[in-house]
Amino acid sequence: MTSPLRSNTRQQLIDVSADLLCRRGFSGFSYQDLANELGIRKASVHHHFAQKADLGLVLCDWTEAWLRQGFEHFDRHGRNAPDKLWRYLRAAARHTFNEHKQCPLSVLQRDLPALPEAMQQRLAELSNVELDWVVGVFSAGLQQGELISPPGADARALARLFICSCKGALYYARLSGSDHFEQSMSLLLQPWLPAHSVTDTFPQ
Amino acid sequence: MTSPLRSNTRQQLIDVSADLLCRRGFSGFSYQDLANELGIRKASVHHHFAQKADLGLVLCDWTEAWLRQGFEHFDRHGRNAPDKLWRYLRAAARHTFNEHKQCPLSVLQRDLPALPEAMQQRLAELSNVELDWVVGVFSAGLQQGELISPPGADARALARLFICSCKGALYYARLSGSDHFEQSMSLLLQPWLPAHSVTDTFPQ
DNA sequence: GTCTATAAATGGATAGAC
DNA sequence: GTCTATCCATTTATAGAC
Repeated sequence: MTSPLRSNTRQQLIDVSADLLCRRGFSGFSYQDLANELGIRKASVHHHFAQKADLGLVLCDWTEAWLRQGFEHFDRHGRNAPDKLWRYLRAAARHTFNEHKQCPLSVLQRDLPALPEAMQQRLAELSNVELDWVVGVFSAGLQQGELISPPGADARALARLFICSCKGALYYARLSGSDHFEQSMSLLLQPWLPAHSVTDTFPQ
Repeated sequence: MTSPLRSNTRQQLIDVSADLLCRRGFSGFSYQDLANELGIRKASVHHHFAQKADLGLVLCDWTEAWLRQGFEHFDRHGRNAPDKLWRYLRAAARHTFNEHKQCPLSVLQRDLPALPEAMQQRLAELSNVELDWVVGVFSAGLQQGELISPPGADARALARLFICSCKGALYYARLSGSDHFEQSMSLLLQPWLPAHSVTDTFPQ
């Protein structure tokens, strides 16, 4: 019968495919890869996820949980807005340079045009989960005076630049190295930090 | 006999595949696509480029020429450093939003891990062509006082942040729209521009 | 240079037995 | 839930005729 955990194999398939998603992208792994990893046959993978798009939607859910868990962690431990942003950046750097993975959301965003329609729609929601969190951090930070805004810019515009620069720097770092990532992000944030708190290093 | 132009078909293959590269990436088109486009057969494509990696290397050459041509144009028409950077950004925006293409270099950098070894090495050289030009613009601009540097930053660091933020913003714009690209880039450059020249719009 | 024909591999997917 | 067997489509690539 169907176990209350919806079977161990199903969960293992999600875990393995989430890992491969972060390493190779959604079209970068096949049912054959999953089958090999678990020591079963392709047909058995189809039993759990009839179409690859079905698996893809579950991976979107997995990604949303992964994101929310990270943001909760940064909120709980970050002392102020800049600290929360540094934690976000350090987590991204660790994930990329130590574990040789990419953020699953960035991977899905990168593969966007090649994804099944249903996943593309889901991805728009996921992107907003990330954007909303960063906007919230900037809003609070500006209000508290922990961040300063250039003339004419609002929290949402700052958040968007922060996010896309971070993603761009991470993928450019595959060419130019991890210390350049830290340097770029410090340089990006510097104009928005109060003068007394500016450091030219990547806070650990 | 082999014509002095190395045959018209060969050149057409390069043109078509360069276009497809910018739209779909290197693994996003097949020899079948090229054959269909030219009204010939797959085997005839193989006659001109035995392996796809052979075509890939020629596309790297094409990309280098495309880059250098753009940079020469910006150098010839740009009045000063900020103007050259704006021209670079406007060209990228036009290419992306009007022609629905991506910069071939960015595409290759994005596909990096999936590329044949020989292309990966060539790509490192190509990336430096771009970086060196942007570094040159920043160096000259800082020296002329057309750009101002935050404490502790040099031309190379500024150039790297500029490049990767631009690439990140372009790919994020598929989700958030083209006006956000302009806003993000204005916001990025603002702290480096002398106070009198700051505009909060994307100069046309 | 171009063609037909074919190979060899891979990826997604289904039918039906156990 | 897992298996074998099979199908269909695609992609890269080669042999050899014209």
